[in-house]
Amino acid sequence: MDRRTATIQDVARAAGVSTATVSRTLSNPTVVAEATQTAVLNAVRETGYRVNHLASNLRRQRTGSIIALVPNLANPFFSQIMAGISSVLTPAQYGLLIADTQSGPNPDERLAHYLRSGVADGLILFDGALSVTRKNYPKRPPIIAACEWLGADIPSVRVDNEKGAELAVRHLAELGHGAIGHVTGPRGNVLAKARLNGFEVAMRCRGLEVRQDWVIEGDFSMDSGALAARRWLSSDDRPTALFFSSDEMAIGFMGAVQHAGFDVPQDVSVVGFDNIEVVEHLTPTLTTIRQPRTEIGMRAAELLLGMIDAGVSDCTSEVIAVKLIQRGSTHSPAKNS
Amino acid sequence: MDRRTATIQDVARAAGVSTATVSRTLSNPTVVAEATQTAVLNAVRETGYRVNHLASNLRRQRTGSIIALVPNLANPFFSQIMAGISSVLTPAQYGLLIADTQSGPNPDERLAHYLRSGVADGLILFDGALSVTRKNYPKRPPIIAACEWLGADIPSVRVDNEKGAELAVRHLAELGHGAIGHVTGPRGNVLAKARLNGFEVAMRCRGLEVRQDWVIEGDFSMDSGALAARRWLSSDDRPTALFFSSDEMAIGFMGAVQHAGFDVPQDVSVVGFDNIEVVEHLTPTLTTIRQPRTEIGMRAAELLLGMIDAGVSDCTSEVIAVKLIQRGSTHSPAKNS
DNA sequence: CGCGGCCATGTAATCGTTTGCATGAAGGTT
DNA sequence: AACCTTCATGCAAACGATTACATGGCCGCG
Repeated sequence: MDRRTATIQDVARAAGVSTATVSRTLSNPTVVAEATQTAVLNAVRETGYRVNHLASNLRRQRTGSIIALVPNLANPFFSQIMAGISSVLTPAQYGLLIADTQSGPNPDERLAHYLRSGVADGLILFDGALSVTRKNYPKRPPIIAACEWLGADIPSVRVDNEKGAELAVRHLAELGHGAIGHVTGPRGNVLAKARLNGFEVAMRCRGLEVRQDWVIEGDFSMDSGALAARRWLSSDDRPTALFFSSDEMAIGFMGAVQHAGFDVPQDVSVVGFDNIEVVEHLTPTLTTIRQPRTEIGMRAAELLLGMIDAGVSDCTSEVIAVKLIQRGSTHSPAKNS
Repeated sequence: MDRRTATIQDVARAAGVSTATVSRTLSNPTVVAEATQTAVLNAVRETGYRVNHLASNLRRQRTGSIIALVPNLANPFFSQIMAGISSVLTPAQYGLLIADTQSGPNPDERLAHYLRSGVADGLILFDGALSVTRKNYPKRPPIIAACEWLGADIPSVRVDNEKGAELAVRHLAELGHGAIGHVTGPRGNVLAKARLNGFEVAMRCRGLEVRQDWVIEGDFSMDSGALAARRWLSSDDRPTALFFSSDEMAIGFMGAVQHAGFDVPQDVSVVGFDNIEVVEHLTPTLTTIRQPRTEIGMRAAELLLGMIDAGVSDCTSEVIAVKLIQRGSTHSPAKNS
């Protein structure tokens, strides 16, 4: 009798009631008499019964899990967001499935698969490159876009990227910089666009020139920051300050110019974006725009659960505030001369 | 008729066959006649049918997913391992569930829950602090311990930690260092123990003294590396080289001593452990022991799938080789004087 | 021609829950 | 006393797939 795991039938038999009563005791105790409840609970204990989520979910027409689609799982940027998501999902009895959209051959195909396969009750999307519109999937499960949003069609949680860029420019301008460059994220990425846009607007607001040769395309990675450094090093008409669309690029840049014998912030001021953990242990520490990643994850999960509970597939988007954290990588350009 | 998602019944009706034939066409095509197959496949296309994994798994008495228990999801160390796991699981049609063991109140309780609830077909365990033995859960699903293994009872995938420590000591000794310290991981952590042990053995092999006041307890985090730096700075009898049980601690240490005006490797040589991506963009770049994290994840997933397929709950453990990557943070102590 | 075997397919039981509906007892109202 | 509520519980039909077993047609061989 101990061969297999106990089913609700075993419990019913042990308690001398029907399976319906057992089920009710477990999921909606108010409707069953107190004496019966204790009998059932004792039987549950005796048999070591655990509900079979598969069967339960099949009957209830849900899956009990949320899937997060991440462009690149190896990117540590997401791990903290995942932690935020998990901290909301776990108490709500939802499982967290994760999938890498870039690992397979066709990301859009993968997304479509997840949307239609009904493998999850909801979806958190981190990859702005994918295309989801209401039209494509009229009866899709609730989706929320986190970080990289996809236009008005999909509700999203994101930080105020334009504002972040503006804070960076303001900070550098206040230090006295006029020759400010920008290293962007990958072309087509919405975050990158928003930050670039914020950068340009903020520059013009202050009457500063946006020089196209000082706007360098990167891809958020450290290596692309190092690449930008090579370009900076080989030029003889250099900006005195650079704003990077990610901390990782800023790190790559600083490393490369330092290895080439230059000093930050003596020779060039650097502002990053994200405030990843490592930046305060660098030399110099990195001035950056803080993105509260745990909070982003938590809010995304909360909004998604809200939609699932309400049975809707839409909700109002949310914009989370950013702030500038001043550290050692920025300095007045006066010292540069 | 488009109200709900199509079921196997709808396909059967459309193709003029029974559900059994549809099921067979999809999962075991060899047994069904070619003409019937094409009819079924057409019907599948017409109806837009997708198999309901819940129902399928319920019937087949499996869940189709693997759960990874991670001590702290926010730790980027794991994200690359997750990517490795995912790259193996996805083609094998398994989902990857992740759960944070530290976020809840009682980690051991959580583990027990996952083991018994049958929510996954297998489990990858990253938290060496949890206690799983065959006795506790005689009929548990296959488990594999990754990185932090749990004694002989559980099969594991891990790197050769002792060897890594030995490589670090050898490298420093060959540079001429005799006064070598070590910053460990958290007390009780098996990785930390193995590396400490490897460190001590390697030191003694070379006739070098292991000074207890030069063995500092850390917890793998950057902050604890910075803490170790404070201790190093306040002493006047300092080791000329330090081996850290994680790159993060090494980074925290380097940052703190640099901020205090010291130079690495001029004043102290530093060796880390892990080879996380950022270390080659630091100034100086960090000499470290490489752990192939994607590979660890992949092997763990492969071994687990192997056990599941074979229906066993045991397999031979695997030890993955490490190697030392020499960079700029280590130098002969001759220059120190 | 009859029989055995093979092949393709259908029938129906099964996986373990949840839940709409029916039932019957108890108690209250007229 | 007849009737209506209310309450606790049981019955049995789903949920949507898989698969052991049964069936019937066809072919080949003696």
